[in-house]
Amino acid sequence: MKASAHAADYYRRILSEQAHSLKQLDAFAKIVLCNRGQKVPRSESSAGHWYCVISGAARRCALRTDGRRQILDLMLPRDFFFVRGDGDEVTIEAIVDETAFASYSGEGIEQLAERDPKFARELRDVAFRALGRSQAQLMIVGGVTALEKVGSFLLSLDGRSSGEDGQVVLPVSRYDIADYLAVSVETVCRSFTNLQQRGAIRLAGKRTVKILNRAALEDHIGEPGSRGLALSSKEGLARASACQAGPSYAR
Amino acid sequence: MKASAHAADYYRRILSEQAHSLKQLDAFAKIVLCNRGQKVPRSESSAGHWYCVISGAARRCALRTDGRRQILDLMLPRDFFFVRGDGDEVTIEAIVDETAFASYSGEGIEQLAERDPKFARELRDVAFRALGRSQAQLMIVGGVTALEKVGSFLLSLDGRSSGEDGQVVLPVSRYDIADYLAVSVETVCRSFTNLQQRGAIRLAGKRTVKILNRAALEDHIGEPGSRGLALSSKEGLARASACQAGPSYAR
DNA sequence: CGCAGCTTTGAGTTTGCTCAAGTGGAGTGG
DNA sequence: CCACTCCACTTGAGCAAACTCAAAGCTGCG
Repeated sequence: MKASAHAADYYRRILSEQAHSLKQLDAFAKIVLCNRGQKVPRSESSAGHWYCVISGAARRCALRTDGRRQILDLMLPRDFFFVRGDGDEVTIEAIVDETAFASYSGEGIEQLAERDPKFARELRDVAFRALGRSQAQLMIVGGVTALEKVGSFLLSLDGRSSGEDGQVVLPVSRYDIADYLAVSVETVCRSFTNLQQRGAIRLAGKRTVKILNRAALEDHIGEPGSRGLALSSKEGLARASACQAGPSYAR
Repeated sequence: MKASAHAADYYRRILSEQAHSLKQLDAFAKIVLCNRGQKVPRSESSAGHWYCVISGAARRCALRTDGRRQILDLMLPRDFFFVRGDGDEVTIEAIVDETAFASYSGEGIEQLAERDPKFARELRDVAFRALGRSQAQLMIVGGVTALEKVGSFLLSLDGRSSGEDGQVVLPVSRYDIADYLAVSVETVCRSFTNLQQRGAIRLAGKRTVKILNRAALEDHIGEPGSRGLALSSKEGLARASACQAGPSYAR
């Protein structure tokens, strides 16, 4: 699919109207369009490449030794991400058709950051936000039951997507959710069904979820008593409270 | 435990001899000592606080809604980490006695980054390294079997620790490993035992592991055929290869 | 229509979790 | 010095959850 100049202008205007982090880059942005499944090309230069999602969605994928795919990050509109130039084992792929990126060369970014400390600071913030996404995902993936993982995944999407609250439009397939949460597709399906049966969500179409009962999603899901407190956390809390004295400062 | 000026000087010298990322900060470093389980105090200022581990080890902990603990990051000597000032739901705790940190105020860091673009760049690199740690952990936690998780955890520790290759000294308890990998303690234990029986590792003392067979740890662990390729990955690969055309550039 | 991909459901097996008990070492106090 | 305690670690038994394999809807498109 060719990106017409018309489409480029269209997405450039959307970009300029978005309140993203690095507004002063808008003028330097190259618009890149990708269809579903297309890889965003890896940067040729060692300085890497920066992107901002304008519309659509993208995933950062890694391949495990056993052939399984792990989705390391899910990028939604206004999210920035960085692609290293050197051999990185990951690929970036568009998730939906006509996903639009704003693309910035690593060199350009570096030069601007060199000259403009304020911009450098914002760039740092962008990196922190990526770190925040990653640690949030770690919390989700670390969930005990699949119900818990899917539930918190939905909540995180609800928080990130710009649409109205409680109405989540999934930009991703069940397979993507499975590889994001590190569970099997069937388990994802069953979790959706189960959550609907419990009245926590309502599936309005395969890719649209209405959140009916937030508490049912965030609380330790399942009957009370099913899979109670783990020994590790009990121990962890005990250890933590056993050492209440603060650290010692020196000098 | 009080940090004597003597101890502070001792760790300050170690810091100055370490080839960490932000050498020019050494002069501004405050030395903080923590014993096992002690929390590193959260920053009072909104600019947050930066730390570098000089010796020992530390963990970034979050508490789940169900009371379970998730370790979001494991910081070893020469690792930098950032603690936000505003209400962050996480705590930083020392893992071993007499863990020494170099501490830098967020304001100081920001000011230096403002004046010195080269430093700002290194600071950015530090943030990227933290992001890399987080995504590496995501790969480990996303592993299918517990054997796989423990195996890749050991390999990652081996790669990060400065000691001789193949000889990993665990700075953490089994409980910490459990909460890092999001599995139960018992499972961690059984995995160690199992790996030893397979000849992949040798336990020389409870906290020292000799890696005997690297391939057995990194390959999809278990008998061939046990838990084969997941449908999701097969599909993922099919989808990926089905869209080989590159993205379209515009303008 | 019929294919292809995504989604859902079912059946059987395996893993990992929970509960429970027991080992071993370090530190304490008699 | 030894008994005792505490804590980290280990092992066993039973069960529930998730995985694999299999098959059947559903949807959109050529």
